[in-house]
Amino acid sequence: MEALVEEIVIGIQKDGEIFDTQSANIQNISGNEILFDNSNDSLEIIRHSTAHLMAQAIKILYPDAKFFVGPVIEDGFYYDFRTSEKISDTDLKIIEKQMKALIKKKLPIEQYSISKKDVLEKFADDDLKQEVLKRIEDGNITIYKQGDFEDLCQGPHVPNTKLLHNFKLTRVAGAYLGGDESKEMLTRIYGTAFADKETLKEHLAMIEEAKKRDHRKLGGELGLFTFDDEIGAGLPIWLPNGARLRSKLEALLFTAHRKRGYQPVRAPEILKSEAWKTSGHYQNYGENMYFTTIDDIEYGIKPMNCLGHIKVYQNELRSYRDLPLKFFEYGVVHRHEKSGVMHGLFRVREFTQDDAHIFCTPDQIKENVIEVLGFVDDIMKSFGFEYNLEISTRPDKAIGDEKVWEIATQGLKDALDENGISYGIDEGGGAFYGPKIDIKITDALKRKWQCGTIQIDFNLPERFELEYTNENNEKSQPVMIHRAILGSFERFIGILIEHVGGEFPFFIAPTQVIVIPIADVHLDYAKELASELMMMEIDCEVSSKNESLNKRIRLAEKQRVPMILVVGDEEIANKTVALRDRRERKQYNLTKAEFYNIIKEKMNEVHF
RNA sequence: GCUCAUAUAGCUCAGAGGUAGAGCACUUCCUUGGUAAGGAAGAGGUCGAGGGUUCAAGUCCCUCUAUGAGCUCCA
Repeated sequence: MEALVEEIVIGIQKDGEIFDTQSANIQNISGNEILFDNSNDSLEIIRHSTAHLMAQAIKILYPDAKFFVGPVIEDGFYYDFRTSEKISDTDLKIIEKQMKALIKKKLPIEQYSISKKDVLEKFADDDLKQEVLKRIEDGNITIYKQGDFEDLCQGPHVPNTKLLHNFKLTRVAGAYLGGDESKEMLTRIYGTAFADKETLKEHLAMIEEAKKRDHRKLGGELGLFTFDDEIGAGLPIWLPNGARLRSKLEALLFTAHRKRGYQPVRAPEILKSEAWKTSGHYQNYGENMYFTTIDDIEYGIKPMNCLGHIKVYQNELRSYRDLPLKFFEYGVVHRHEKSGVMHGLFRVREFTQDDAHIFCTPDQIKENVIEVLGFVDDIMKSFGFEYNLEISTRPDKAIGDEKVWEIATQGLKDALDENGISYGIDEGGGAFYGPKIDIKITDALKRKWQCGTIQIDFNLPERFELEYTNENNEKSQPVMIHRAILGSFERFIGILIEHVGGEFPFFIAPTQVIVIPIADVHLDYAKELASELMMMEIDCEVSSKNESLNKRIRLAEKQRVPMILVVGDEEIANKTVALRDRRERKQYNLTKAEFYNIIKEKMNEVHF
């Protein structure tokens, strides 16, 4: 990073804690200096101060504004507040202008502390401050003051508003007080700030890049999928290009499962409600399920695939020699998500899971979890995804014995620990029937998405009284491992679209090759190439529209077809192709045989 | 589910109470081109749905549906 004009100390770092210069001076703290730059510690201070600066500006523009909290978040900050006036996106510019004016005033940011009792009195007429104070322990409370503006705050802050030039208010939204759905909704303004203009610009450019890659936009442009008001929210319609892409993924994954000893199975979409009562879904997940009643019998449309696979297990008497049994299905599930949460393919009401259930003995859990993690790794590598793992423990709304939960959770941790795999922990984030390992993908823009999941379940085997005969000819209860690797085709493909910006790798691109004959007389040769490619199971199109050559190349490029073949007199005479490789941004003249070899190699590169 | 916003041609968007518009896409014709937009003509809309205000509503009001930004919740 470019050196900043001058080195300014804005804080002290001691024992992992950040103190601003105000606190450090008062409390006489010494430690590592935090310089005014784009380090995490420094940005924490800058952003926190920018949030306060925004509050100060809001207070000037909207004198009745009352403020709740204004924390620093991953890539910026926000402040929650209440005013009688409605604030819209266009008002952000006005607030920014006011902030700039305050920066010009070069206001010192000062700190003092008073007792909680005094603060309660000081802000007696401010109900939001009272809410904040409820959440703060007794004792002395610090107040920061800049100009006429005062806010109770732990800090840290920069010493002067003049340091806060490089910020941007990004959006205005609503947020519940304290994140509690039952409480009032406050106005929230998000913004971001950096130490210098260039880094701010880069950050804003990245947001723009993310918008360009938005899978909802690309999904339309590339003819992958659509939604329709008349069909319903959260119910994706796969268009030909999207369906081709998806079917390739399904085919590759099918083989990958077979190689690993999984058996394909298939069970109904609707199951009697009695079955969901046995499983506990009716009681615990019913609010998210769709139901239908026919001939006085209520059926539940499946939100998960477990029950079908349990019935497959129960179809025969099982021996310990059979275990582990692995059943998999591309299971279509329906979940009634709340109306406000649908988001392109990332969050839908009907989706297909690459779901499998492994039935095994308790002491086979570890090896099977490890094997699934290997499967995950193979797939993620093939698509160039980085990912990390997170263990989710028992939630409040859980069924089953607490001790059993403990054993299962420990089993997951052991599997990871013994193989030296690092992971995070999400306390209370488990499914209602068992703890899980979530697989979170990091995409090209460093965003994280939850996809695959591995869940241990002692509960359903108990409820359905599953059994196998052990080596002593006694009945034992198997364990179920629920697992999905992509999670759902919908979400995974949505993420893949954004990860590659619509430029799918050759092996999965909906249209892999497009042949462009220069003139009508070259059409037969183009068709001959296309049919040969189709025989090789390559999705191929001939661009025979009555448009100029340039136009047809442009269209193929815009559709992000990986390989464009231009053929004319020369190619016909020599039995060659002129290949324009969009992924490598290069052009080649190749014989047909050479080209087909390249294609075969590319297809052979993929294996998971 | 909640808050705010949005909904006009297949797509992207103009149209601030008085006869529905543009570009791209589509159809037809001309053009037969060597690596990112050749030319001309044509067709296409109960202005998301329903109700209300008004002499008159795409435009103002209400309800619903869908979408977007968030909150809360999840693959």
